Amino acid sequence: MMLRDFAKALGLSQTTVSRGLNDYPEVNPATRQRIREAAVQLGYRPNANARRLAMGRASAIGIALDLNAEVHMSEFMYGVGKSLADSGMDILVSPTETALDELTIYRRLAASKRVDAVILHSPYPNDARARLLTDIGLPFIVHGRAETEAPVAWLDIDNEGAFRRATEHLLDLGHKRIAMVNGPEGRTFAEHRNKGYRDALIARGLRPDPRLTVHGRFTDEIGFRFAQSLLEQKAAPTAFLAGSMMTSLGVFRAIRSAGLTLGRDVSVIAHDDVFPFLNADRMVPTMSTTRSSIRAAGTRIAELVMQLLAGRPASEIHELWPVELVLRESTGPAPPG
Amino acid sequence: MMLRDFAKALGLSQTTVSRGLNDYPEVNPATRQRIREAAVQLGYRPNANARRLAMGRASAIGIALDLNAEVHMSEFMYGVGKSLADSGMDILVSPTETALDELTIYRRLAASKRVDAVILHSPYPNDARARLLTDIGLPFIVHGRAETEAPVAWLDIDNEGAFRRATEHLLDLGHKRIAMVNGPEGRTFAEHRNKGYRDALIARGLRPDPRLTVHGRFTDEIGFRFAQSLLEQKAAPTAFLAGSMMTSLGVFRAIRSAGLTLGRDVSVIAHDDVFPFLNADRMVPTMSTTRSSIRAAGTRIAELVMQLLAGRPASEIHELWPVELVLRESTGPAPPG
DNA sequence: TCTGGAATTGATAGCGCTTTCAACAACTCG
DNA sequence: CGAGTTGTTGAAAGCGCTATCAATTCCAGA
Repeated sequence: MMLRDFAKALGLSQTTVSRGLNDYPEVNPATRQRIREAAVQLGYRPNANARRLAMGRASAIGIALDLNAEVHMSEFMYGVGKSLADSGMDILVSPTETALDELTIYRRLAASKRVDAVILHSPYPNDARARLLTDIGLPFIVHGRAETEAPVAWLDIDNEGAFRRATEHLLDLGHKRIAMVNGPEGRTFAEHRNKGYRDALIARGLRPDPRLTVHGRFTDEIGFRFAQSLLEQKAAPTAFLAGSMMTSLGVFRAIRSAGLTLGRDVSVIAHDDVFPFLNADRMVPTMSTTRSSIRAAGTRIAELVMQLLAGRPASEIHELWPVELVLRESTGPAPPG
Repeated sequence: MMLRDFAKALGLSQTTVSRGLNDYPEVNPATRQRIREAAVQLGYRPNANARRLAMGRASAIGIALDLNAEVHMSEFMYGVGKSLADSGMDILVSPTETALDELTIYRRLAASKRVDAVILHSPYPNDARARLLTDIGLPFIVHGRAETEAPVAWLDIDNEGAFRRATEHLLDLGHKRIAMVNGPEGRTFAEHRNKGYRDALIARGLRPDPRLTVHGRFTDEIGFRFAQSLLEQKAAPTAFLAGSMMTSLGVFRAIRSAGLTLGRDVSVIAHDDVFPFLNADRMVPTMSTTRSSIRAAGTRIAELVMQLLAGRPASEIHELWPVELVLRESTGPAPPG
């Protein structure tokens, strides 16, 4: 069933039917009603590709699926999809391994007009991908923050504030040696977290010890190894900040396997992106976290993309989301001594 | 730059250029060469939507992103994408919460011709989605197995064999009470695992104890709670099978928090889909697993989809992958007593 | 009763490709 | 040397929509 048949069945011209389905104001309300109902009745849906060609729009947004951030990406995409579903926009996913890959992908997507916009993730402060997208004129929005010449649309969470507060809280509890399992080095969000952490220490007259910080991917393993190596030293840290729930699980294990008790001998605050499969609130002991739903971010970013495509200037699209500090059982006063 | 301009720049007709780029045999090799080079040079790429309309193909395959299996899906999609990237096929992702959602999504995708085929995940033995897809004639391939009237293309791993062997191995080690944290009830793969587990027990004259099995989503939490409740009982199990690495982490924690030692007091074998962020081989102690890369499955399924679309009958597309049993430190002889 | 304008609806020309069908040049063979 | 091939290229007709511009109907106002 295509437009021609459908229009014929209704005794109307293709033009009127098309207008009826696309909310053109000039069509008679009664006619529109009739068209709407018939479409449902007969199961007519316009051919998406014909539509895209005629309108010169791809009706799709692109997301690069980074191998290094998969867990986060699927939850994020879920959020994006939820808000895009009704607008007829599709989500097009391309896998990447390296940032270089990603440049090629964006070039391809742009040249063949497969997407109207893309969402850029885990940017670097000076991001080559952002520069490319600006150059080739493919609209995009950054999940995170990048500093570019041209104005860029972005949505980010307050990583710096979150880690500053988390650090301050641990300091308030009397902890002096606080370690941090940060994310991949160089990414803006990791740098922001670093800053929050360091600033909090310095504000209390403590000098950040580089040996207490490690950068890396968000894996269980990295948390375990780092925590284990620190805990067996003389001046072991009494508290840890973890960049993700995954790394916190590793820290968790290291604490246990050192015969220590989480929340008493050692405190941990992890950043929680709110994954359905890893619930900080239901762990034992429950985990203190800095919390911000990555899915909610996806949902909002999808809305912002639509605004961007509707003509809202990128320079106006900036959102910095506050991050909650949720205190649970994994944090407690520093042990005496 | 579009075909018209590009052809003009080359002094050729659009026809010849199109043929040159699409591997038509009748075009002169020298001409093709020239076209190819110029395309790279001038950065010409055909408009994907015009192409799709003209060819009557969507050049995309659809994947429903199930909220309940996100972690697995992203890794799987990565595999799919890797093998689809060169063929010009896109991956279109739609989020779903329920199987009902999914039916609506497939109807939409089919009616508006957005995808040429879809990949169906975690099927039930008698799957409504598979029936719908057959009815509306949208080609699909099942990741897992569904029993339908019409022949269906599928790729599955040998869940039954994997869990049978894992159970047998634990029995060989002297374990008598073996618990299992299975996946969501009703799904084919969970049933297959159940069968493998039960058959192995029965073959040794042991009666499966329903209290030693739990079904549920693959979360850390479910593993922890179930293992914890069992371990504090009198006749506690001395071994666990876990349906995923996520649940095994929970079991892991429960064992530790009960003051027991993994691999000595209690053995664990987990199913490992080979996630980059959770490496069985680098855990401490290292984890014995039934292993099968879900990413590799994605890559292969993408190839099979292409074959299906090329006309290979669905009835011929069946692949059952063996699953490795990898023994590491988390398994050991049953403790005496 | 006639007219100008508002309210609706249609006919048709693209959107940028692919693909038939036709055309032409270059050979082969009797 | 002419007819039949083979090899290579073009012209033009869609693909199924949207959007421009023209046509029609219906009324209010003169």
